[in-house]
Formats: sequence, C-alpha cells, structure tokens
Amino acid sequence: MQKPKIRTMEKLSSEIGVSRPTLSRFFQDPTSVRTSTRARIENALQTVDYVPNFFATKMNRKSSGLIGVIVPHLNDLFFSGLIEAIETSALAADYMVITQNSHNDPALEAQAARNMIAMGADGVIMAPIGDASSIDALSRLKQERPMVFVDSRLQDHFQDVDFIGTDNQQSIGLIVDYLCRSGEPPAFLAMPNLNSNNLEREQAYTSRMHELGHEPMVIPRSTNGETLGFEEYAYRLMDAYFSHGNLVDQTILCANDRLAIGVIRAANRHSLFGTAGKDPSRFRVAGHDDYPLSAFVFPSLTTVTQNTQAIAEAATGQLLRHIRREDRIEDAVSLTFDAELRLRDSA
Amino acid sequence: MQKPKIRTMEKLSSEIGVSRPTLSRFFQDPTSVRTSTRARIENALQTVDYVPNFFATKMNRKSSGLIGVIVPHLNDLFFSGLIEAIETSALAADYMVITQNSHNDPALEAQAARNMIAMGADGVIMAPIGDASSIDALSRLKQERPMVFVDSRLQDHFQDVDFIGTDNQQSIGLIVDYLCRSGEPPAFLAMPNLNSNNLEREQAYTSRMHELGHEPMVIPRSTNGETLGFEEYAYRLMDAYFSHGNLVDQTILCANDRLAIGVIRAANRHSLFGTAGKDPSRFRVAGHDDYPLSAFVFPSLTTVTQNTQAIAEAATGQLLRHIRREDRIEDAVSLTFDAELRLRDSA
DNA sequence: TCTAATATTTTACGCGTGTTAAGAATGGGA
DNA sequence: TCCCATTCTTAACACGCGTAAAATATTAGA
Repeated sequence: MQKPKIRTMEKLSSEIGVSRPTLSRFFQDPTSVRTSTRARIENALQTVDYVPNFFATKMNRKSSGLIGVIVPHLNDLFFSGLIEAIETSALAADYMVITQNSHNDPALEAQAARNMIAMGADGVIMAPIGDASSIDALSRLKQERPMVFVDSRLQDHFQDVDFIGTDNQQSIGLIVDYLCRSGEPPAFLAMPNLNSNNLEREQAYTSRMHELGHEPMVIPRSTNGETLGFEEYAYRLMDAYFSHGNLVDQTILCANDRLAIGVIRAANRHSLFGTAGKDPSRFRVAGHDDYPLSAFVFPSLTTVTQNTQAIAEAATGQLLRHIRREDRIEDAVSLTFDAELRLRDSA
Repeated sequence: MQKPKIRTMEKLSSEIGVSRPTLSRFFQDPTSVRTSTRARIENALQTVDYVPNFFATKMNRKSSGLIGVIVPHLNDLFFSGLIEAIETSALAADYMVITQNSHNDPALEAQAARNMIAMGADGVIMAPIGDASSIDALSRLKQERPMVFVDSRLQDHFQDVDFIGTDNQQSIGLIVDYLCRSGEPPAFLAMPNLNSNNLEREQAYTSRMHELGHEPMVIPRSTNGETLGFEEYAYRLMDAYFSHGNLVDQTILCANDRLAIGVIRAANRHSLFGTAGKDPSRFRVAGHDDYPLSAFVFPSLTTVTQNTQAIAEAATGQLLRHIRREDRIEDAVSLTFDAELRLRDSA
C-alpha cells in the first residue's frame, strides 16, 4: 500500500528504464510515445508514486494552460455559480482554472491581477469590483494578457476589453413593462455599491419609466450599507421606511434579487403581503437575476433571469478565441444575453 | 503611462544597478536590505513594470507559501463563506490560498489532491466529498502534506487526520430538545448524499429521540436526488408527501437549512403554515447550519448555528501549527464547535 | 535480408529565481 | 584615521522539467 515515492522525472526515468525526455513527452501527451513504451510507463506508474512538479512544468513553456478568474467576492451564489460554470467549460478545453478573490478590496484585486501575470495565465476572466478598482493594475493586466470582463465592466480605459453579461436595458425594460401593465408603476431600489450594472439598471429603469409616461422614483441610498450583505442592507433600509408607514403601498423593483429578498423580509415583518382577517396592501416586489433561492422565499420572487451558464460559457469561449489567435486588432465585443420574465407570487 | 516592461530579475538588476541576489532578497523581505538600497529599488520600481515569475520563485525553495483548499462544490454559501474566511486568515499569516473545486466528482477531487502535491502546497484544508472520495489519492496527499479536514471527515484510513467542524451530537441534541419540549417530536429529513455530517446527524437525532423516550422517524430518502440542489430535492420529496396528505401535521427536523428551505416552500405551496380563514396546521420545520438566507425565508427558519468563521480560523490555525513544527507524532485533534439555537418563526 | 521510415535516446541548453560562499565595498564608532 | 560589522557584488550552482538537434534503435515493408 505504501508505494515508493519518486520526486523527479530523472529518477523515474532511471527507475523505468525510459529516457527523461520520453517521459516528458508522455506526460504531455501519452499518445506521442509508442504504445509499447506507453504501456511500460503506465505499468510502472502503478507501482510508484510520482507527480510532476507543477512549477517546473510551467517554467520553460510558452503556454501555461492556465486561465485566471478574478471575482470581487465569493459569498454570492451568482459568482460561485459563474466560477463553477467557467471551470467546467475550461476543463473541457484542457485548461486549468486559478481563481482569485478580491474580497471587495482594490488592493487585493490589484494583487490578484499581478498574480495572473506572475503565473503566466494564458488569459483572465474578470468580474471587477467597480469604480474603486485599481486602474493601474488592471491596465497592466489588460496589456499583458487576453482578458474578458463578465457581469460588470469598467469605464474609460477599458472600452477595448470584451464584455459578457446581461443586457440590462432589455432585462429592466422587460420587468418595468410587466410591472406597469399589471399594477402600479414601480419605484427602484439600487445597490449600495457602485458598478456598471447598478448604474445601467438604474438608468434603464429611469428611461423606461419616462418612455411609458411615468415619473421614475429612485429610493435614496443609505450611506452606511457598504459593508452589509445586500439582503441585510435592503432589509434595514426598507424596515425603516415601513416603520414610518412609507412605501407600504408601493411596487418596488430591486436592482437584484438579493436586495429583493431583504425587502420581502421587511415586508413580511410589517405584514404587507396580508395576514388573516386583514386586507392585503397593494405592496409588490420584483427583483433581477433569478437568484437560486428566489423561488424559495415567500412570497416567491417575481424577477428576470440572468443566464449564468450562458455567460460563463460565452466568456470562456471568447477568451479562448483570444488566446488562440494573436490578432487583437478587432474591435471589442460586447456580448449580452437577453433576460426572460419569471413570474412568481411577489408581483 | 506606458512604463517599460522588464521580464527578468536579471535585466531589472542591470537597470537599477543593484545585484540580482540583492533584488531576490528584497522581494522576499524588503527589510533585509539596507534602507538606502531599499529606497533605490522602490524608486526604480515606480518607473518600471516588473513582476517576479511566480513559478521560478517557488522552484528552488523548501516552502511554497501556499495553502490548498479543496471543497466538494462552490454553489453553497457555507463553502464560499468558509473559503473567504480561510483566505482572510491565511493572508494574515502571509500565505496564499489555492482553491480547488471537486465538483462532487471523486476523479476531480483526486486530481485536486495531486495538484496540491505538484504545487508543493505547505498544507491542505479539505472538505471531502464523502464516502465516494478516492481513498488512494487522499491517502497519498495525507502522507505528503499536513492536512486538516473541515465540515465533514472521512472514516477508516483517516482517523489520524485532524478535524474541525461542528459537534453534531451537541447541535442536533439542542434542536431536538427544543422541538420536543415546544411541540410534537420531530421527524428527520436527511441529505440525499452521504458524508459524515449526514450520518452523524441522523444518528444524533435517533439516539437523542430514544433518550427522550420518543420513537425516531427518519423520512425515507428519495433515490434520484443526487444531482439536485438540496432545496429542490427536499421540495420535490415533501411536495409528494403533502400532496397525499402525509406528514402535514408533522414537525420536521432537516439535516441542513437548505433542505429546510425546500421543505418550507413545499409547505407554503400546501398552505401548511395557515392561510386567511383556515386554521393553521401544526406543521413545523427546523434546520441546521444557520444558512445565510435562513432568516429571510418565510416563515423565517428556526435552526442551530454553525460557526463558519470560527471553523475557518481554527482550521487555518491548526494547519499552520502542523506546518511550523515537523513533529506529527501527537494524536489527531478533533476540534468541534458548539452550536446555538436560533429561534425564529418556523418552529 | 535489406532499406526506409519512425521512434527513442543522448546530449545539451534554457527557463527565472533561490541560495551559497568568498571577496569587495560601505558605514559608523572609537 | 582605522577597524569592524554590515551589506553588497560576483560567481557559481541548484531547482525540475521543456525543448531542440543529432545519434541511435526499432519497426515495417518489400
């Protein structure tokens, strides 16, 4: 059960009786050696413990076979789902994924970008923190490696970087239309932090409301919510409103489902969805993203989908295309996926 | 804005006018060089783009400064929270974290274990898949690197590996006691997959029920739920029961909160929590873990906490202790954290 | 059996940095 | 000014494997 451990390819080659370069080729592609030799090597590997040194294999090579993924944080099922889907796609193309978490800290994000350069990642898929991101570090990364933004994108210096995400104009338009034709026009609850999604969604809401002849109403941000989870932020904010009897007959469209989940909790606390013997108010909530748990809250959340799977696959595909051909002359691609309505019980 | 790019330490040294070994020492510890030289180097680095090659730095070194984390999947806020907390702890100790996702696939888990050896990780924190895990690959890892299990542990060959997690005996006892004294004794809903937590919690439930003089009742597993999310699995299973009028007056204790969230949805669908003009049934649900969203479902979920933060910190600390001193003679540690009741509205 | 094609081995160098030892330079204090 | 302790430079080797070119062995085909 305790197989002898071989630490270098050199020793392994003398052990098996095959030259080291042959072993090297075997590990890169077993079919590149004669079948009889392959059998000999594979047999020997059964009786011995050997793992090629990861760093040494990447040293003197043009391609590292690594794809980097940088996300602003992990405590969000959208990002964890995105990573899983990227990993699956990348694995299918024989790439290994290295994930770095920014922890919402621009300094860590910059460090992550440096790590990607240092590890010779063939390309990087990045969901940036937002307007706090380090322009310097990311510009550096951009000009050293093929790169693709997902979920949210950066302005100004990054217009030449591909983007894969949701068409907020379309998705917000869809849900605003629905809410307006099925009841009162909605107010809008934005995220506490700033990124392109938040801005785009708020703008999409405002312009769509104007088009429909309604006056938009954006609920003022709370100033001290940066550190809270979205649910908690929305819960506290709305609980304060409801406690004063404000917004209790409103329809509220949230910039994402996690906010909506917090709003629903606050609404339940104030019995806005009705209780036995009391008339239900006209309160409604809708979200955006189709967060995995949105179907499980009560009332289940009406929202628009965000196709994580498709975004991840498209991002990986687009990045691999960049990696394979060297020409970066073409214009930046902006690939957005249309959302679909998920009508449930909250609106 | 476009700084010249230096690709090797060699060129950087001739650029600055400092020898390469001095630079090498500077990058490992800036205080190890004279203040005047440090200033010179730091100044030069402002005007130049240079990032040390990650692989080369790790090549000829005893310690890689890397800590590996292997999780069975990412689509779970418990694991994503665990990873974030481990990253924070490790960062504070100047370690970099490499995360590998098993995707619930024993082959991928085995590959992840090999990768940790290949990358010379100083130690590995592992949340195993469960009884499907590859004994071979993990034994190999265990005897090559310091290792710590979190969340769930493996049996038989891994009794000598430290474990950090929740004391299921205590936590399940706590919630069973509460449920029994506040209403009907609970039935138990287990997870569809097999790991030590699942087994321990079921056993803890059974034995505690016996101690209290009640007959335990474990709801039979559904056979085809391995691929579903916990929520969906529980929802479908319980929806089937409720549709036939079964278990509608029960109290159900779930092996984890995600199951409970699915149960709550099914119960809502069948109005088991009461509706206007109808008597509420005596249906109750409780969970285990205090999943981040458990407070936001309706009715909010009564559960017992699992201290992710503490588990992560203890695991990192324990691993670092192993890494620092070489003696592995001592007995394996089993560090479990007590749970606390979180009484909310579902039971 | 012989030749050509293919596969493998030998040999040698390269990747970028860690690390060591010996000698040279520097700085501070007496 | 001189001496000693630091700090630095120089030179060299190490890490484990990729890679290329030339030499050699093997195999297939006639």
